[in-house]
Amino acid sequence: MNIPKAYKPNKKEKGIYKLWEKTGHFNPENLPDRHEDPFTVLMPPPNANDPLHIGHAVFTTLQDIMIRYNRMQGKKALWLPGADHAGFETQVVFERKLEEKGKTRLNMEREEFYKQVWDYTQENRKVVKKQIKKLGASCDWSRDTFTLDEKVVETTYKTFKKMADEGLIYRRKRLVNYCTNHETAFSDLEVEHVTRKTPLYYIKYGPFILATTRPETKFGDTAIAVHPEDRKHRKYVGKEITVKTLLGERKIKIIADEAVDREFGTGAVKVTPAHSEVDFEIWQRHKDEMPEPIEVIDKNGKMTEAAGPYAGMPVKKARKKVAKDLKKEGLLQRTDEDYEHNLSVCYKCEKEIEPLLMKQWFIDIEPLAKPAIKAVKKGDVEIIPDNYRKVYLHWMENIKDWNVSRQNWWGIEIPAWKCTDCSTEEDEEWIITEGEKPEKCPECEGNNLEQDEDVFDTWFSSGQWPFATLLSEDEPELEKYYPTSVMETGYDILFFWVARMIMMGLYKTGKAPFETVYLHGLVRDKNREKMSKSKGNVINPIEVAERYGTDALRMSLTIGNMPGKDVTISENEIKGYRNYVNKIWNMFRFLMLRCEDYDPGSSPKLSKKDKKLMKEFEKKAKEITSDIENFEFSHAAESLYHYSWHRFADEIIEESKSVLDDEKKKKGRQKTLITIFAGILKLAHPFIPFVTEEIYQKMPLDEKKETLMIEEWPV
RNA sequence: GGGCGGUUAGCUCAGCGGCAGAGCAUCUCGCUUACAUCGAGAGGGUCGUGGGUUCGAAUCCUACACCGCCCACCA
Repeated sequence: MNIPKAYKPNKKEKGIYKLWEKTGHFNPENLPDRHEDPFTVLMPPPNANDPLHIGHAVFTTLQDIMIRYNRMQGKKALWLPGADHAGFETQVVFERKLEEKGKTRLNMEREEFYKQVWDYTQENRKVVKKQIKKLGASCDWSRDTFTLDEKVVETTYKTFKKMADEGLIYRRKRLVNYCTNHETAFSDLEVEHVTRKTPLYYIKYGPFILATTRPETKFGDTAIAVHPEDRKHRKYVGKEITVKTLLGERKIKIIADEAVDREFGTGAVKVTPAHSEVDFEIWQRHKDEMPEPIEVIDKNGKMTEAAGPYAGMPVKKARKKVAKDLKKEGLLQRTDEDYEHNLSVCYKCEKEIEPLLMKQWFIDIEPLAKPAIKAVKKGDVEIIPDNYRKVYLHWMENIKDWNVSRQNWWGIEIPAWKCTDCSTEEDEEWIITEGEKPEKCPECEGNNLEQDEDVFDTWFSSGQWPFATLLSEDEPELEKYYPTSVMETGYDILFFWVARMIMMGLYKTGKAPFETVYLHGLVRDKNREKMSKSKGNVINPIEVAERYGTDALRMSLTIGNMPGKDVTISENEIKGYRNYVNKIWNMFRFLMLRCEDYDPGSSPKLSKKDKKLMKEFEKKAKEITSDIENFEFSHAAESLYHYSWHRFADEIIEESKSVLDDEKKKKGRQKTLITIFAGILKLAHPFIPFVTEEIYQKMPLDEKKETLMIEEWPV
């Protein structure tokens, strides 16, 4: 056998992946009989709007380790891949591309836009699929699912309908987080809080001085609020006073509410229910004392007619102008220029979120959250690392109703139709279906029905991924593979995705969608900095895999990667693991050179020393196995690395050189070395599948399977 | 404002009651017929700070400092 001195991963990997695919063993149904109990992992579907980044390589590696390990352990291992249409995210990416071409969505028909984005995502899917293969993922491509596949969309409709029927869906005018730049509402999760310096204005309101950062909203003030126990202001509570404003004199009532901080400003605040979350809640509590909210800002971020002469002005401009005019009128007492406060901004563009009163679809979330809390508390769902349990529970226990409608074009349309015959502004008549257009309005029999233009929050449908992909009620797949075994994903989407999947899985199937949640961290560079294109510190996983081999990349993403913690990676490190892979290759080379006369079927007598070496290996194998079972992949890989290199190669092989020269002891030692090395290959296969498979195919072994991939785990 | 995590060798991190560890980097020597993508060896740490528990603390408790993250309706 002519074995080259250096292993060239790039020449081999494609062929090895093809071999695996050819055997059909990625599909658990095609595995040999010994594979019985299912082990299921759903791949978090990568967004179909961009090629993979290093973060995708992290989860591909970890999940493939679990899948390959469990497959070798005799499980019916199913790893179901997919791609995410990623609603809003993709729309933003695509619109940016349009912009580069000097185009905009606003000059396009919605249908045409949708079609173009569809084509765009399908092209990207191909790229992503190729890349996932490059990373060695042993997933079942026959089940590859797109989040806009019929079964997913249908499931989404059905769930929404079920929720509506059970009274969990409501459409109401409520204060929502609105981004005037992206022209859509968001859930609370898509809002980020940043600390920024803004001027704090002290405005005179009759006898009061009110501190505010947003003087432009004063036209929407419907009350002045003070703390109920504030002696200073007590005499005014419940009274109506006449104050001078920029729009002339007006009457305003003073109310008392606990939410007011007595220490802030002068202890009295203006209440603007249409444009502030706290104020909206105050209004909810004092509805009979206060007039209806006055909206002074519109969806374009401009002042409304209610703002009198300021109408049409963008918010920021209006703010300055109002402040200036207040000063002119002597209504501004003073200004703190450097006031620091927390601002809500759009997570995508960082523009200030405008709280606006809008009619949106909400889910009454508490009935869903309660079982989801119980499932984790009871241990039906285990979260790794453990400390994220608390994080999850805290969020779940303080959860708020979920706004699931988005004013986007790319996504699953909400299956709700409004009857324009019998709907009024206050009282709308909506018909929710499982996707089909209703024939007529059940209320007035009219057939002028208009579908809601909004689409679902993408997380509403992806929250149903576990049962939507394995669906459905009429297919046995769900029975067999649901609940899934492990949900492996980043801690950054614990609330967005994991929490929603638990809630919706329990709601729809009565069972939590997975037994274990394993959370990995973000990938950072050597200086612990987040990777970003603008910083130029991005490591492209595919490029690196081509240069140093996928196995090397996978090792570097495994060792040092602890659950819940960010992982650092550098090219130098990858190079180090490239060396390791080559080292494994050369162990193989050595064995082949020194065991040319080895007969795999023979059972020579083993010396005491040989037996000791075998025992030592078994002990190591047990340790590594238990590490994997405990989700300690870093430990497992490190310990394997250390044993195979510094024990097996540096000591055992070195010591064996003289033994192999001894005709009497030779046969036994050959058997020992080859047996241990075959064991190392098996243990290493989940981590570095390519090189181990390549060697396995060439190894002279007594009993050999079609591939190492379906070999039996050594312990 | 609430919560979580971290602080151990130059760097990245293990260890979490019993002699301070790994990888990478550095230095010295060696192209020995598996591998120079290698081998043999070396240097390098008051384990953030103060107090406590203990026969014994990097490890447990407590206070503090600094760094990072998450959540939150201080206008």
